[in-house]
Amino acid sequence: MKSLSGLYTLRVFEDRDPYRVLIRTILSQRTRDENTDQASANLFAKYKNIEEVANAPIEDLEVLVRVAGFYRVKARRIKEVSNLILDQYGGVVPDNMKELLELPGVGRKTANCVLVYAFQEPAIPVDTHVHRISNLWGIVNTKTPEETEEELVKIVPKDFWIDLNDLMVQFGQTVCKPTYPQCEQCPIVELCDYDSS
DNA sequence: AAAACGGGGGC
DNA sequence: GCCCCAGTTTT
Repeated sequence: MKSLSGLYTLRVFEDRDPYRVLIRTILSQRTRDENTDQASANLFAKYKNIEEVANAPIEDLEVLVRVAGFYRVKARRIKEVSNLILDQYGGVVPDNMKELLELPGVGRKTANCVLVYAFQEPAIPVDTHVHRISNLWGIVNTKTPEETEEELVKIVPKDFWIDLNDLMVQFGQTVCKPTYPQCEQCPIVELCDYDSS
């Protein structure tokens, strides 16, 4: 763990095993940290590796990841993605965008998270927080997360890519929230036109 | 472009 | 009790 500007502590994954990072990231889709952590802990307490998950009954997976929400979809995709990685890649998670995007349940955001957290490769995972705040601050003027990623990659120095998502998401969850924003806690409230928008 | 998936927490 | 939320896939 390291801190930036003393404002937020980077939530660097302790477990950078690519398979676990991938599964954890799928579980985190549209889901808060606490529930993601719980579901991930449940899953890997019972199943130790990709082979065990691939062979697990879907009903058992559903129970274990239920707390993460969207649990039927996630359980099915976790089983599918595990089988596919075993069949096509010998159980090794791909380390490139093209092959990651071909995996079930993996879109641009999840693929970028795997590149950043499992392979320490510079990338910018753009979720709703990054998209919203980047536009709110006028860093970009975009309609879709994909456009936001394209623009941020052009504008933001590469040294910041890996940490950008983590810091913006924490800021977005605690201060610059999509509803009930805590503007009195915001360090740049005077530079922001949130109230007038 | 819009719908569907979902439990947990804030209000 | 109602409403919102660290996306991706399908229609």
